[in-house]
Amino acid sequence: MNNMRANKKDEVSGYQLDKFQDLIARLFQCCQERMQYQCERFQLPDAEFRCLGMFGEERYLTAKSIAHRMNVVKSRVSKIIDGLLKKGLIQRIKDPEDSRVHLLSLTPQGQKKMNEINEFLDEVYGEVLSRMATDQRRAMLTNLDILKASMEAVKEMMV
Amino acid sequence: MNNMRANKKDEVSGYQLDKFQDLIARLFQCCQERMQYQCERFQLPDAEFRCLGMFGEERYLTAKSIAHRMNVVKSRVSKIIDGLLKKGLIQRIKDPEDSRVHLLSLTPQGQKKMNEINEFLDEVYGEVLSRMATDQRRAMLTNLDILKASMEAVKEMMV
DNA sequence: CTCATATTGTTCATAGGGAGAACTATAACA
DNA sequence: TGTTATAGTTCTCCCTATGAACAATATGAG
Repeated sequence: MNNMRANKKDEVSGYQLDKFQDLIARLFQCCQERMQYQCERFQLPDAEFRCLGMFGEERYLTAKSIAHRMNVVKSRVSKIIDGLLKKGLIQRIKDPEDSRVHLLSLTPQGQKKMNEINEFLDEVYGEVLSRMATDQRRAMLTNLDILKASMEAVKEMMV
Repeated sequence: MNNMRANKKDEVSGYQLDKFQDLIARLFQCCQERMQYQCERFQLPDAEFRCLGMFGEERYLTAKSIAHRMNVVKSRVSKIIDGLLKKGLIQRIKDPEDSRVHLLSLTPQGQKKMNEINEFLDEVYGEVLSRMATDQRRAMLTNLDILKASMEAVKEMMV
């Protein structure tokens, strides 16, 4: 009797659903506001900011690879790169093996800016985490990981 | 010896910090992609979509109140409302008590669209939650709530 | 070697997102 | 009856993003 729907997934209460939607919306809001704050603080438009951040992972990037990583079209990347070049944060050299491609890398000034940014990010995220007790923090991260997995799985369904 | 820094908050390991930053970035990404998917699916620009959603909470809205809720300047709201009016999703009447203000409300068509949207949202969020066991889900929501509180507290510091 | 094809990147047109200033119309108060 | 405040609209400007057309270089087939 009790498990007439036992073959279905565990049931989600309406309360949980509402609560969850609200939580996600608020977290999303926080992230967006932090982005905006960052952009103002470091005097960079959002796209240039995100682009700059990718040079931490690899020394040289090309327009094509940036387009791929940022999930935007190449013409968009042209403009972003323009902005960063004009600000003196990245530099461009020709690829010696293929003169169609430009290799992009941080200038010393860009490197310095990235260090400042990373310092700021560590500070902000660290502050968030430090507001929880050690055990709490560990539990939260574990649960967040589970949530991430679940959301990414559902994301795949929405194409 | 061990607690030389006992007066400081519990320490956050570098590993936790990296992990956390990555998790947040990915969750944020998921939310953004879902937004984009929604907009395409319901044939609405993002801003109009978000605006429409606010009519669930109150029957009548004004440009001013929308500007406040959406955290956007009133000229922007004018354009958003224009779009929704043109699509026949909302309607406008003069406030009988103050002829400067326009009262905005959903048309039947707009109501129908909102129902579809809410159905979709419940489905998506429900799917995410249903991928966890009941206990897991409860724990995750609790932890998410704690995270939200922490992030909102830190947000206040960034003004 | 040369011509067709593919790839990298730029420019331009178009459209949405958002801020701010100038302006209109209506209220409200002195 | 004038100020002064408030609600909206319009205009200009900038950022984000796409797609199409176009340049220059690479590459592979004949």
